[in-house]
Amino acid sequence: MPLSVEQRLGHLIKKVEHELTSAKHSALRPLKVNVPQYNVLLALSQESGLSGAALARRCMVTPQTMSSVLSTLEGRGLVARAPHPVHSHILEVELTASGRALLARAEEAVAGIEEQLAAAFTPEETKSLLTHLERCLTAVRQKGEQGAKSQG
Amino acid sequence: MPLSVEQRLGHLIKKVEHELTSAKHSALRPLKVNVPQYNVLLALSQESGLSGAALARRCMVTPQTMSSVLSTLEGRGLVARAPHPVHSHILEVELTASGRALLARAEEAVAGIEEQLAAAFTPEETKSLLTHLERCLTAVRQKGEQGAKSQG
DNA sequence: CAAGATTGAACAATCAATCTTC
DNA sequence: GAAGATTGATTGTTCAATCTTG
Repeated sequence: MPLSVEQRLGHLIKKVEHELTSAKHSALRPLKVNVPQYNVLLALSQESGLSGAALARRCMVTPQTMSSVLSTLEGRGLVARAPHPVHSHILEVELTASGRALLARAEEAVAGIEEQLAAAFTPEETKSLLTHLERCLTAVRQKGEQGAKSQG
Repeated sequence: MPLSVEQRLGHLIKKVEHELTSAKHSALRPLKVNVPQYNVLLALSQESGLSGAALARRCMVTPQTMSSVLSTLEGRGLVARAPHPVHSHILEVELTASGRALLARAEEAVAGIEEQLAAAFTPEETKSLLTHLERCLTAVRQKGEQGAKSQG
């Protein structure tokens, strides 16, 4: 039995994601950070002061998982948490100096992977790939909403 | 700080994979099978008699995880394991009648997601997307081999 | 009551290590 | 020794539930 188009598409997407994450995992190992931790540091460098819930959504993990990841990072002094000035039950997370320093080393370790991937495509091809992946997202989300309806 | 092309690409791939898996997870929940279990049943329907190690590689999990998944499936009577006729320490896994029946129901549950995804692209676009994803794989793998060298 | 944070129990996945077969 | 299967310990993730704030 041959694979259907979607099976092949879904399997390929999963495979790429898996290999990409594995490669990053190996590159980050010497720095004693795992991929979720790196993702958090990277997200905070792009937008500081995010809440745990916001980080969870951005990094595609549950709020509980993010809480655990943040505790680890805070314990290592890589991030700091402070109450939001208005909504005091929201904890804003920021990189510390050590966090920024470690992130710099981590980005250096991961840079090779990113470059290799970017170099595999012309700008036009990159644009095409991004557009198509966005469309995958839209398609799956529409389906997800349909499924959510019938559950209540 | 804006996202680099690769960050955007990697993040998007992860997001698609995540939403696709989530959608399947929801669709399969009523049947009491999770996505890894479904993947195993599907792989066995495409090629029967695979070993646990082969299934692990195909489903992108560790052999230990696959061993655990297979124990669960065997306990539910969905697969059966028998020693390879020549290499007796290799256990060949096959679908049982119940396994085939459950897989049929599972594929029905997941069909909508696959159709929605396939319908989002023309045949030419699908071909382009598949080609580009294959190239991602090649690029990341080449990088992975470089990294493996320096470790020994 | 909605949104965020966090705890503890249950589950899943991995690493390390062992055992077997060829 | 290489490849496969499996166990036990550890870690990571999730679910369920609770608490807090606006």
